[in-house]
Amino acid sequence: MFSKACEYGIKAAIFIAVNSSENNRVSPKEISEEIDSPQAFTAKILQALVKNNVIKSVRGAYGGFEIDKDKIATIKLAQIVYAIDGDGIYNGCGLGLHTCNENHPCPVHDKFKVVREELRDMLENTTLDQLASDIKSGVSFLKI
Amino acid sequence: MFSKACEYGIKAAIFIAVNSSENNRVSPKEISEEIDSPQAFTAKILQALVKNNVIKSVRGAYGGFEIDKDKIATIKLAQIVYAIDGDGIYNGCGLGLHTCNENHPCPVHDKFKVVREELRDMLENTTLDQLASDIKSGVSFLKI
DNA sequence: TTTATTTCGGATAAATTTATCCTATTTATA
DNA sequence: TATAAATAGGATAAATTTATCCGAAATAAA
Ligand code: FES
Ligand code: FES
Repeated sequence: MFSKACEYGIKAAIFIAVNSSENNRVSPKEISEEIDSPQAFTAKILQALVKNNVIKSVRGAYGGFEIDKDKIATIKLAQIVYAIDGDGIYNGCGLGLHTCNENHPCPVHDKFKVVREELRDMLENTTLDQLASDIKSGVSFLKI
Repeated sequence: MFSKACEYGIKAAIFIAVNSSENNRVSPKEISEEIDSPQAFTAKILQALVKNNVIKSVRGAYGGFEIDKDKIATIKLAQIVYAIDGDGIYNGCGLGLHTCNENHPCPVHDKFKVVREELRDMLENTTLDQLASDIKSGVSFLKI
């Protein structure tokens, strides 16, 4: 469904959100340990999230990654997926036609569209703070 | 969402269904032309569908691929996806945890499960003859 | 039985995604 | 200002997916 990069990106963002809510800046090392991902690869994905203004990086000693506390509740899963995997999952044709087009639909268009839009709604209505709070309360998990 | 292989497999199966309903056997060459896919790669995918009893192959002169006419209405999209991409899309965790587990859920488990099950229902309730009939009537398209 | 046709299957190559490594740049503190 | 710590970013490698090639096996028809 999502690329590995996107999976790592989502989990990393949640972990950063959890820590930022406690005024704690985190490093790629901590992140990759907590979400069980390759460190250098994860660092690259973090850079993409920084460029897309999903997270903030602070360079130099005592630096790390963080998210403005008051921004955590406004960041949607959709932004993360878009930053890393692009918009193919929303707009692309399920059977790989060049474009998904109502007027030139592939055989599964009508049925696929429903699923795709449910996925989009889900991603656009899920914020980082919702996901972070379940991690904090031990209801959900970032690895294993 | 689906792999390229799976996209080709679905489109190929639909094209074969269309032709078999008219007692017409087709070759990988015709198939790949009609669904706009690489021929040799498509042939490999057809072999997988044959092994999984989705389609039938007839070797030698005047051979080709076909589907038993009375079987076309019983073949579900789910069987094709399963034969090529496996069951990851149904059972796998959206964030890549080793297994999707109610008792050890990832942060998006509850929300992702809904989308995943809608996708599964769609695939399990869509048969080849439904898709083939839209192609025959010119309502849907296999390429461009 | 020979020939032409066609799928099967293994080997290989190209492209993309995933992953690692190393150096440059930035920054807080001593 | 010097030093240590940390992200940025380019180069490269490994793994996976996508794609191609070619000979073997099967089959219908001449
Ligand atoms: S045309 Fe294929 S999903 Fe819309
Ligand atoms: S545990 Fe991640 S989707 Fe169920």
